[in-house]
Amino acid sequence: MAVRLADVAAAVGLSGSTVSRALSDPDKVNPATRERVLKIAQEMGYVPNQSARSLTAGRTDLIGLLVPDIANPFFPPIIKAVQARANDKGKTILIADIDERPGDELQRARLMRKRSDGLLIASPRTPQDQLAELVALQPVVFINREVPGGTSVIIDSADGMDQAVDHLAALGHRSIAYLNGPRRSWSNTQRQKAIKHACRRRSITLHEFGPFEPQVQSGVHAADLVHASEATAVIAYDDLIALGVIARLTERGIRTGEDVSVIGVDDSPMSAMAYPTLTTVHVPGAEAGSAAVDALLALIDGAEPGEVVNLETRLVVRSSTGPAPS
Amino acid sequence: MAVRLADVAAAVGLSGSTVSRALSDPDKVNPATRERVLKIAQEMGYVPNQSARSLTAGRTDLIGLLVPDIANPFFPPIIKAVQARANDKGKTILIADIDERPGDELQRARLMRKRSDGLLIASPRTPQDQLAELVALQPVVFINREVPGGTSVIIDSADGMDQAVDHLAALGHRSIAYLNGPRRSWSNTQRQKAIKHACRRRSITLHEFGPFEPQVQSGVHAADLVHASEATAVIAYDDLIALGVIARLTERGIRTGEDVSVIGVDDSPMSAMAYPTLTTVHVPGAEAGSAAVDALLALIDGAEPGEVVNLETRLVVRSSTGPAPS
DNA sequence: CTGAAAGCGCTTACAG
DNA sequence: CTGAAAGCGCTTACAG
Repeated sequence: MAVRLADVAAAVGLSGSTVSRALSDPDKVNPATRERVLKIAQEMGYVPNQSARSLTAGRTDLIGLLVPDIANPFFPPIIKAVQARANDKGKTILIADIDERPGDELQRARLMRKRSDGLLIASPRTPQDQLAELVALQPVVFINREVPGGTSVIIDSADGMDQAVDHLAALGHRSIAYLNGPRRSWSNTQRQKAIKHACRRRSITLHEFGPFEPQVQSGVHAADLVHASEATAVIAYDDLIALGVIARLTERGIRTGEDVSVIGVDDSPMSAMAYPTLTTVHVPGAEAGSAAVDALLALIDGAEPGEVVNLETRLVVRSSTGPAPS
Repeated sequence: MAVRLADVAAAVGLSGSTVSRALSDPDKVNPATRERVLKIAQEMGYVPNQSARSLTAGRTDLIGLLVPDIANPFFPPIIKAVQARANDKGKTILIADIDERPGDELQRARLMRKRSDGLLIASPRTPQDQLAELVALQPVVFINREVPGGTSVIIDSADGMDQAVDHLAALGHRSIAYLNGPRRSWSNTQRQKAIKHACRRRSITLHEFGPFEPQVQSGVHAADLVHASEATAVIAYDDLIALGVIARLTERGIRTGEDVSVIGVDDSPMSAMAYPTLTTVHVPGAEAGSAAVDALLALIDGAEPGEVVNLETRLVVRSSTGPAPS
């Protein structure tokens, strides 16, 4: 097999204890000794066995990350940021894709938990009544959902939604539509509430449609409903739905940004490359990912669960919104 | 701490050996005994310590996956498929994002290798002269690049490119442009070669532009170059570049699919939601991911390195291509 | 600063 | 079919 600690010890003519210390706790060893050990270990191509190290140290330096669907463009930026932050901290990421099957989430979380020092669960889909079992898998940090008793990094839609309504109001829109996301989505509840509030405050008429699945196809469907209503602007649950709306309007010869204004949520890469480019609420997925890693490491180090990190959203204005038609 | 094997053994009144066997090698134990052990282990909430198991078993049941950039839409389908396949086989995925820094790839690969039973490296960016060091990290499977001496799952662009040129030829195009991807990209070399060959065979004039980075912005730039040439159709290195071309053409009032035909490569989700929808060469990323996991498991089980799995591509015709303008 | 020894929690020949 | 014992490769009090 590979070179072991004992092989290095024999080669240097020291005990395993000293070699171990030279490698993992350099301050406890004579500098000269340390140099020799390091040099020879290097020459021999010594690589510590992680399983043995984990067994004695009681930790794996592994972090589990669960996401509902890697292919959903909302998640890659989160995954990427989590990975980067964890790497900086000397941790490695285990990844699990739930493939949008809420029933699998808890079981996959249990499996991941026993291989890692803690869990990051992005947009958990587990129903309310089983949430406690997820929280019990401490240390755990939830991303994009506030979970009772659990540590969460959430993204506050209120600000962004408020800005979106404000933007439309300034453009003269008096009647707008909101396309709801999935019924059980925590984010949708937040967004719906914020938008209702914002419209009421400005005496804007709000028409609601949905629930819709977060897919382009849903937007294609929704576009016709919206166009049949009196709304001159539409805010969609997410960019995918918004892009579907635009595609369908364009197909029907209705000009987005002139005849109808459209706003999405997520600021996913596609929103900048659509035609016309999509006005959307920027959701800081990457920041959420980094913050979640930090919160998890704090938990692993003994912090009390329950902290809620709240990130803000903001409107990014592009070409899909314009003055209300007169 | 948690319940250990010894605790379960004490509770059942059996030796640790028997409990161990009942759990991991049920056939070697009396059925009745097995039942008792399983029942009690379950009741006590016993979960085997993976580090200890790995240390004795000599394997981690972990597979490392390296990707150049999780946020690049080409990779999520691969990651998703790898994860799904690995999960089916009882393996868990460690993920690393190289963030498009070729120089980091080898080092990250080494780190991942010592935590896992084997490596999957998607679209390796490591330069030719260091490739051997990557191959030395056996068991390793490369996805989307053929590496001397290594096991690879590659995607053969030739077929798809041939179909693309065929499609354009049938539409009456006699002069087409190819937008090259990054200079050192293995895929680009393959695609360029295939397209040259296909054009020569049909006596079609080929204009080459680039190299370009695989980004929308590159396409925006390229669009003007193409339009200034005599080409009536353009094949881009990937969908991102193709989408940039379309966006710019639309902006300039040039109708895609009528004045100019555009073809991408990847068949990424965006290609179906662009306007007009993008004709593109479907690249079977998910199939590649599954095949790579299978190849890696075979290597881990002792197969000889060097196998090359070749997957085919095919053209998906949408609305961005049409008859050549007369 | 260094070494001998025990221990982390499992698995696996080897006996019986 | 079951048990005692050794061992996987490290780390860490405990002595010196």
